[in-house]
Amino acid sequence: MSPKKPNGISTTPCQQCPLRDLPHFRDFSSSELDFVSRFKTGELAVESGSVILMEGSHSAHLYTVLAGWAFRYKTLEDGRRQILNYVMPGDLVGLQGTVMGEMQHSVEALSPVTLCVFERSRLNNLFTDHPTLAYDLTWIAASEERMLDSHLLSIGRRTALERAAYLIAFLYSRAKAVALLQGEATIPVTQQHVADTLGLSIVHTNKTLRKLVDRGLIRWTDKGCLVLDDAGLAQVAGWESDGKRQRPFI
Amino acid sequence: MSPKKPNGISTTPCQQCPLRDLPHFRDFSSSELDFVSRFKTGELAVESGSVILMEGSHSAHLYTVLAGWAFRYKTLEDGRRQILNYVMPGDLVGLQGTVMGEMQHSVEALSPVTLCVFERSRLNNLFTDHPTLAYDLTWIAASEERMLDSHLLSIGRRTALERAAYLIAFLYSRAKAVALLQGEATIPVTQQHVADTLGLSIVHTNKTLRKLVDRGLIRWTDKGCLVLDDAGLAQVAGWESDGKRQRPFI
DNA sequence: CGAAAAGTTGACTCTCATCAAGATGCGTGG
DNA sequence: CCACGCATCTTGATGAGAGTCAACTTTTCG
Repeated sequence: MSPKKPNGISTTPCQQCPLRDLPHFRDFSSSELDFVSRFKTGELAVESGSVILMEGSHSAHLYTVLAGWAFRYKTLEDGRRQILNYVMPGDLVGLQGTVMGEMQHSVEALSPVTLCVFERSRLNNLFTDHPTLAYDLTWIAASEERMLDSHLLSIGRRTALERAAYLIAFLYSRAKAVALLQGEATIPVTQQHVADTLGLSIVHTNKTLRKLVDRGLIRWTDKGCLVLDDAGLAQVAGWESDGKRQRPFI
Repeated sequence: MSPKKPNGISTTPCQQCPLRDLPHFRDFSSSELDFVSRFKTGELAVESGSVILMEGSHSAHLYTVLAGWAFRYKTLEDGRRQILNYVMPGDLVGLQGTVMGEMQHSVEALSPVTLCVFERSRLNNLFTDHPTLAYDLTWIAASEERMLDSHLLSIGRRTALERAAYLIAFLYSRAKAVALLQGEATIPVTQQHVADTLGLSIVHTNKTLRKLVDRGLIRWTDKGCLVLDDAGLAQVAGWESDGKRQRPFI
């Protein structure tokens, strides 16, 4: 059972964080764990579809995703939307607002999401007292940059079919690493999300996804996308797997 | 005069780094300056067109650009190339290889480039002994991420004309901040570079740039692109300036 | 002087956006 | 329980935007 805080919100103690059991994440020293558990001031639970962070907002907290799916996006004045990346358990959210003052993108939940809330003011302590965690922060930022590089390559230079296959293979691979796709679980996106990620119209996205369905690589259900043949997707996408190194998280 | 090291390469002492005079960069404490100047082990001068870092390489050094233009890019097996971002004085190069083991992109010089070379093994000292510099590293990584977010929005959702205007306005704005565009200096890119940045073919890029030329916003010379009307470009691009906060650099 | 690199332009083709119409499933309120 | 609206997915028709091919000019450089 999760203990209750005075405010009535149940929280998971970092010592019992379920993510730590995953081989995907590196182990913490007890002093690191101790610091993080004091760094964490609470949990935030949001439902599917709610906006976690808003472009232009200042008072951004710093979060780590404990459970659920979300995505980062930007919009132009006339409403055109571009999804930048997807957020999964272990990912940091709001770092930009914390270190650069203002969020330049929004974050929205794709499923019910639980977030660990960190005290922004204590971020300095992290840098002064825990250089290994500070290094992890840099690692995480570099990793996010690597993903964005891949997406840029995809949108800029891949065909629509390659792009779609790449995106789904990417989401599948990441989700599996954090045990988000147990059993018959689907990737919880609509075709509108896919379109806004790939830079295509919904209509064309629909026709492109249909080709992947017809080839038996995926199935589209009312709850999202089910991957049937990840190797086949990877082949269409021209995907190069990037090994299974352990990653840090905070 | 620059002093000569035993190996005969002339180097700029960090204490006299010309970049520090620019209002764009934050001031260092003397202890920070002291550390950085010991962190720096030399300088590397490369000529226009040479590859500074190669995708897949391991033994990446860590560099800061002291002078010149470069760009980061990725390629697919069949040769399709996507330029991810441009690198200017003050920018860090090779962080990815340093913290994540292997470069996932290449870097190529657009002009003669001078780089400060840092000792990778001493990066740990930076984190343990200079938390303010570690914070700067995170800041720089977050800033790079912010630029990539903008480029994704651009490539994914802007029209060809908007994209081209946005790119040039972006380069112009960044270059001015580091005093790279004194006098009649041009942005040293070919239309091939622009095409590979925008995700368009050269032919279509040529026709798109021509429209910007016809509107009197830019001029194309044999040395690159000359900006005539940055406000006009910004308007076509739907550009929102992001203020003039000072940035750190190492 | 010849070759290579960069820019230019027109013709043709194909990808993709837009418009339009319908189908399906779901939640809410009567 | 049904009717209605809403969100999502689907499909076809049409046209605009972007890629490809090809020929030519200009400049650079050995």
